[in-house]
Amino acid sequence: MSEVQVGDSLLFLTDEQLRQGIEAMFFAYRGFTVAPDQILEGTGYGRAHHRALHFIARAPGMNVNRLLMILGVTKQSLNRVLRTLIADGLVESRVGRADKRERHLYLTEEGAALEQKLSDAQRKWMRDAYRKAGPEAVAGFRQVLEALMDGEIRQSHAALRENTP
Amino acid sequence: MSEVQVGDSLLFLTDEQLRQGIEAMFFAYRGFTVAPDQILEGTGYGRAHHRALHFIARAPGMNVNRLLMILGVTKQSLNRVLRTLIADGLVESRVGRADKRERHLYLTEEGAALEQKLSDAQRKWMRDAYRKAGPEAVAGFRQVLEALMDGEIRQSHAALRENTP
DNA sequence: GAGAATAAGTCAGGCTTGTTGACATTCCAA
DNA sequence: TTGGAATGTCAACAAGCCTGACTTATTCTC
Repeated sequence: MSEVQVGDSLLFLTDEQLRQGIEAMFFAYRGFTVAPDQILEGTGYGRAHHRALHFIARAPGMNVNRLLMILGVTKQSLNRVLRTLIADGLVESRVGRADKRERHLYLTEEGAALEQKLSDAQRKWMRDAYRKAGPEAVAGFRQVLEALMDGEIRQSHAALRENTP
Repeated sequence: MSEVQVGDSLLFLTDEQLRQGIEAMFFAYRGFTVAPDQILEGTGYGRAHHRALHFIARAPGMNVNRLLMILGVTKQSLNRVLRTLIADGLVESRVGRADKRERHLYLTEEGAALEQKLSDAQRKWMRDAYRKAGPEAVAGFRQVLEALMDGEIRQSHAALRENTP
């Protein structure tokens, strides 16, 4: 497996190296989604549901609009997903106290259980990769990923880190 | 690999670190597809077409079956994409000389032009990220991506590297 | 040479995820 | 208080992928 030669500061920017990086990203992302997809298979849910559960778990009480921005989809698309999750009792939607237009989202016990299961599987995958690659590689990995996010997306990401209720 | 302090070597495997890695991967992949998607907008083509063009450009003369394995989709799905690309004159399908059952795929000039345009945009994106992160980070990035690919996917990836016509 | 296996293409039907458009409710500021 | 903005919902439709069943042409095997 052709690794980028650290010593050579030019080689890592050749078109060929870039192309390999692009392809690696494509394949890795595919591998990345295998485990959760398998768990969801047959449940009637898909990746969209997984993503919603993930971010609601990450920031409970988040309103729909914020989740919308993070996920980068239209509200109609998200709404369909939320509707089924709410109907199935995985997510609870509470009317905002300060602003009654807002709906704040929480996982129910059942929702939290599924999210945990999905999260565990994906983390295991990630952990194995991190173990193989080692701490220094992981640091580099994170650096490049951060750089790969464009301004808007980075904002979503940053917004998530702040623990705003 | 290299010696890092014990404290750090554990920290990079915490659930929180893993979760951040997972989210970074999600956001980065989204940023990653923005540029090509914008180019394709309004052309009637989508990511599926982009992927097909990419890999045909990468390994001209590839037959349908191999492309199928690389992309990891069903032949019906790929066929719809190829049909339009061929009908529009972006891809050429030639009957195999050794085995006449096979169809070998090539980009036409027009197809190569579009692929180049898409590829340039995506490479630019990648190059900027690589520049920001630096060669060592890129090396780590690649190592983790390799580890993230599961067996099957890595095979697709490896098969692609061999320049088998 | 006959029959099984392989490569590719097709048709039908379904699912998930995304989109646009229209609409109800709530808040806020002029 | 009224009009505009924000928040969320519902309906209809498209893209893209999937499975299953089938056809055609060619190659391999006995």
